[in-house]
Amino acid sequence: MNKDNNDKIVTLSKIKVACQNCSLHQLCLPLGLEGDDLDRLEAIIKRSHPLKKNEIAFHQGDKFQAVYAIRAGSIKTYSVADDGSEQITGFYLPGELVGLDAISEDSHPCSAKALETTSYCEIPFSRLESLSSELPSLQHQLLKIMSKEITHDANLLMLLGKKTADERLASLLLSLSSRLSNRGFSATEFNLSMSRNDIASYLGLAVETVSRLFTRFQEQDLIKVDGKFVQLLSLDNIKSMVADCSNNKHSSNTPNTA
Amino acid sequence: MNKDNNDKIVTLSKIKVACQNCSLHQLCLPLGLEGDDLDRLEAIIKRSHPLKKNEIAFHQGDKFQAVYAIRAGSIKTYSVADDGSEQITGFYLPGELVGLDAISEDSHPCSAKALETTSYCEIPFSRLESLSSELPSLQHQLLKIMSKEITHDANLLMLLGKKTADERLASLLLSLSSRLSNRGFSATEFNLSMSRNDIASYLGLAVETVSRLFTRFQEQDLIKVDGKFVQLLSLDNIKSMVADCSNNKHSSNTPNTA
DNA sequence: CGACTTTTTGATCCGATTCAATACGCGTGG
DNA sequence: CCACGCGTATTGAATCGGATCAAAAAGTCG
Repeated sequence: MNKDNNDKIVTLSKIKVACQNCSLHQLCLPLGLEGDDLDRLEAIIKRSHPLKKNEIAFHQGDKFQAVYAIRAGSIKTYSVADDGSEQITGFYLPGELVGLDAISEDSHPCSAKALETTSYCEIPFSRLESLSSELPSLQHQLLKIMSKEITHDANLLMLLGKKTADERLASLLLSLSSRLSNRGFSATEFNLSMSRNDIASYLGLAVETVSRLFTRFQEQDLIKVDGKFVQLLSLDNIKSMVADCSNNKHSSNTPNTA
Repeated sequence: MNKDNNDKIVTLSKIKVACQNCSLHQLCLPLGLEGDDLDRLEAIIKRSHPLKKNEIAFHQGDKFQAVYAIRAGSIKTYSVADDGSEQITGFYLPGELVGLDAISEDSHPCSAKALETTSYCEIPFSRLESLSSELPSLQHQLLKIMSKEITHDANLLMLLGKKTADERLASLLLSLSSRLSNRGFSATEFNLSMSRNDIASYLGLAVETVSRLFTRFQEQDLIKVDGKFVQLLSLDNIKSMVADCSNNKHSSNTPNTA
């Protein structure tokens, strides 16, 4: 377990400083781990070559081997229907973990493709799992990340279920903004690494609608767009669009709150 | 940790046979656990009084203490917006685990209310977590359940994002059908414990639309409805409604699959 | 039985899709 | 360097699905 994958795994001495020096180390898995524990986590991580744009990290249906922590760049996950159309299921940014949805079936329910040049850490799941048994804080962190993904999905559900096109795009922009700013990037200007088509698929809208929305948001001085580069001119106004969302479009349910 | 909650926990001798005799025991958490391990899991579980219809298991915002395994009945989870309207986030059936989304924030992001008389097991999370560290198969099972929830949400996302009203209702019916049949109930006829309003909220539709759909499905001989009781007359036809879903409404994305 | 809630049915309206066409961006090769 | 072609993005006009408004019908429960 040392010699046979020397070509893929960096040697231990090199690894030693990797996670600790990684700008993500407090955002990524190791949160709460220290010294020795961190070393042990690092020891199981493979650092592969960066993916170039449009390269695939894993395919839908692939056996589940590892989860992927993004260090730089971004990835989209999508599943392909019988007819060949892609349904985007998520965008993943630096510091985020891709592939956790594969645990239940032991195979990936979606494919993951790089939206730009993307470097990542590959974490063999079986080892992560056994290490988690030994390190309660790691186990907790893992459960927490998964739980967060559930919450995130639930929010998105709400979003797609009953929000207008405006609210959907606003939500996406805010989500990207807050996730990027958590990682130390600007909260108000960034590049959209995904295409309009990807955004449309993700938000459950037609491409034309997305395009019109960008235009209109700009007219309303909410944002400034130049191709893939966007600036959020008024975070507050954008937030208020989303906040006002659930305000009566769908009548209240069973108001008999016991 | 024995005396102080004697009132809530049944005594050990009574517990002893509970999970093992429970019809859910292979569907619920203990999957893969045996003998001694199962005893240890059972020992941490509280069996509370059944909830009556409209009673609450936990409120949105409550500190996260436990997850809830449904033994009989059903529960809906929902979050309430500022304006007081309920957004249904899920329906939970026997054998399913409610509350896992609370891990990340350490508080419940939604409330859980009984849709009918519902009995359940309350599993203190901190103990479940520490027990998981000791029992790798339990840890795996837990991760698996969470992963499944992520996958489920992702599917639903797809559903709400871009499916027609027909497809949404068909999906819900099929989901209920397969989940119920997994638990040994009929796959083709069952009672909807939730109101049309709940269904509408969950599916992101107006109540009127849901009502019309039931009517139309019946006209098309897909189902037979009598109030809350439904019979699925042709599972195949209903399935085909959903299968044909992604067939071109939204154009394919970035077809350059590297 | 009568008040109230839930469900159904009907008519109208609006947002988002669809269809269609044009403009932009970008890499390739002449 | 510019012309060409192809994918991506934008813009316009017409259509349609589902929401909304309104009201009747069917359950539910004290």
